[in-house]
Amino acid sequence: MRQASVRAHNLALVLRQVAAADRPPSRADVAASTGLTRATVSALVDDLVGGGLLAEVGPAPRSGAGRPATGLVLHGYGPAGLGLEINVDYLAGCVVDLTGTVRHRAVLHGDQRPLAPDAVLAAVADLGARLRAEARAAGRTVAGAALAVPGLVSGTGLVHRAPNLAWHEVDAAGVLATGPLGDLPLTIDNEANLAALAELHAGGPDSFVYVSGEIGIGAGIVLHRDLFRGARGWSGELGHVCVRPDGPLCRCGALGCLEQYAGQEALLRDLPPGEAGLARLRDDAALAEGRLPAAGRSLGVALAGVVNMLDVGTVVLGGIFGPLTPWLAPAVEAELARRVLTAAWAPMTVRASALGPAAAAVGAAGAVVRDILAEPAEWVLR
Amino acid sequence: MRQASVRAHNLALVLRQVAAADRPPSRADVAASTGLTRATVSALVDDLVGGGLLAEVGPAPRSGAGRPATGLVLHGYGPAGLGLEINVDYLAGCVVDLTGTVRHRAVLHGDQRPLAPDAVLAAVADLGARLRAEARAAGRTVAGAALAVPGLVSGTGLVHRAPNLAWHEVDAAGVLATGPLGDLPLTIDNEANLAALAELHAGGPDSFVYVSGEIGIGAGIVLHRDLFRGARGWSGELGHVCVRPDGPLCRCGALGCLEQYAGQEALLRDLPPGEAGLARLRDDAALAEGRLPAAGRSLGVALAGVVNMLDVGTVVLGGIFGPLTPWLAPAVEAELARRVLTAAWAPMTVRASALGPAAAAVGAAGAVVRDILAEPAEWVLR
DNA sequence: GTCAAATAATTCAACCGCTAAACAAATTAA
DNA sequence: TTAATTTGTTTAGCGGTTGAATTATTTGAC
Repeated sequence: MRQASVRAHNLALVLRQVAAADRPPSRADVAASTGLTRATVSALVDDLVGGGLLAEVGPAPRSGAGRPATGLVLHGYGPAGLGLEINVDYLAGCVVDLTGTVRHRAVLHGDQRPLAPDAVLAAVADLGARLRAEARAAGRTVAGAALAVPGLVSGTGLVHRAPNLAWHEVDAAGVLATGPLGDLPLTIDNEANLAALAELHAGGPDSFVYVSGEIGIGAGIVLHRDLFRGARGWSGELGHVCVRPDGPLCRCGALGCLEQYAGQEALLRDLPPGEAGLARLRDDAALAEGRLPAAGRSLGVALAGVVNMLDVGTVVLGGIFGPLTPWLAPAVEAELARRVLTAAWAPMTVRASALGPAAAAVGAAGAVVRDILAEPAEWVLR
Repeated sequence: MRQASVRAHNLALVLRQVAAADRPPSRADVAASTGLTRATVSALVDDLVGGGLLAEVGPAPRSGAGRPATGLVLHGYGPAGLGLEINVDYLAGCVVDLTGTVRHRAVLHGDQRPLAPDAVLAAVADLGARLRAEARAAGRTVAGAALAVPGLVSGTGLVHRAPNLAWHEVDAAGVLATGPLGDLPLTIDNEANLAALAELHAGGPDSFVYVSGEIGIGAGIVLHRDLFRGARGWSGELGHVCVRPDGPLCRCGALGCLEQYAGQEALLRDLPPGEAGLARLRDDAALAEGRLPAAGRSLGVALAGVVNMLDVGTVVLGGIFGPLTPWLAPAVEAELARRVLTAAWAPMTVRASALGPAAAAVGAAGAVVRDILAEPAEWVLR
């Protein structure tokens, strides 16, 4: 470790303090809260302002004597993040600035399953390029992009499997590198992981499991404000946790997977598929009361196992589960209360996601800017 | 972050390099492998030798020209760690030096369930004090202690529950602070967690789930050579993961917990309890073949859920499961292969623990010395 | 209206830790 | 015996933080 890493660390520390403050802090405030001296903080802030990550704002009216402070805020026109999402029945994208505010967004509805992977990737790249142009026109520079995919992704941007898109070993990063976004640094991640990050940044608790109900069921796990990826990066396959060892055969080849009890197809059996069926379920109380509690119990059984192993105190229901939470949550909570060993003294919370549709796109864009905020040295000392 | 943390970081870095090397490295070797200069390494090594963490050994015979190097090794007579274990039918303890070698050990067999918690704690403290005296007589100073308990422990040393000991909110740290070990820094942890650490230090893979079969079933999760504790520190309750939602009633109040299918009581139904019954199971092939595969399948169902969520590639069977692995592993492997979504391209390994009995005591002692090695600055710059 | 007190931010000498290069020490090979 | 080689130490210099002094700007009291 060199001294330069001290600088890098402290740049990130100062930036974090400014981002976390509820009102624009002064250099002196930051010095007090970090333990660094005001001299050091001043030098660090100079670098961050020079690098376009922080901006100074007029002094907040303050009581008492003394020279008024100059407030520090994240720069609204600094580098921005582009988030993209490919899902079964829509494409989505958005641009987020350093403060986490969504500045531009777009959604393209339409079933992606009939299209070849390359065509879908070209369409989402086109969507991203349009949003990037919008951002540039508004004075913001997109510094990187992240893509959410409903499947298993390796760190190199290879989509091993996206079962519900019928994708198999698709080199998404390679395809996008040749398109209009080819010049941007790009990461590709699982849709549930990025939606969980969106939930975190939208004010979620420090640790939770985000359950993403789309065609399949995925989970994004956040522990201590950090995305948990497991040993090899393929964590969170909640939909294929076993609920009954001798249950119905799942598409994955196993018996009694959760997806067979609480997946979209199971919930909408004998109903029209997609949004139409979900609307029926939301609006017809008797119908919802008839089938959702059973799905909730299965969800609860699977989640209880997860919580017994991971010890996470909050479950967030997202995707199609979000609007159905009133019917699902009581059953989930009941199973958790009965089956989680620590439930007696560490109670569990089940709630609906705070996010609307295309949560993963927002999470993806947020992940880009969070990466810049976490390692400002690379951006500032370029 | 201050400059002193650079020093602390580099002290640990040098120490890690020496510990990881397969033969005593020279200062120049360490400089080459860390990227630090020889001058810096020399200064750091001087501190570490002065602090009693490193020792110089005679030069290894080497071919080629040049001044012979002085080899560096972890100091065999530096600070040592005391590990203690309370289990249902024995107490155990050991002293481990910085190199990880077990120098002294002791086991006291006997059912602890009839005794009050204070009596058990007094007995284990007594055992620890004897081992500490032995270590001192041999020229080693015990620098800290760790205690393994088969239950849920909070960071402050409070044992919330140890169901198989019938303990409930026992302030183990408080009791031990008044005994003969009261002057030692003490940590208390779950038995499966510490056994998993022992497995890791004994050469286990970087990421694995250690399944601890004792009276109950616990799990210690190691990810990237680090113990995974979950959100609040109570991870790994594998025994209460649900295998069948409508299965038999468990002691915990839930239905169909794994412990009902693969716990010691289930395995030894109609057999003598304890070691006698286990010996029967090991020696009577027909008996083992008759009931262990079914237990293995249940274990496999529960572990498949864990692996789908955590994405861990190796399962290590420990405790009573260790010697029974030949009968259990095939069933576990079959369920994992069928139920783990990534099994097709990321194959799973199931193996027996490399450790004998009282693994948790060894892991506890190892954890103490690993803590010293991980933060040598606190020890050296005292 | 002036001055003292208070708070914010900058400047500067000192210190700490690492680097690079020169140097000293100890061995092998010619 | 000497040159080559490698190890380890010494020394000057540099980056980064600290702490104290200094400058800047406001409020409040007389």
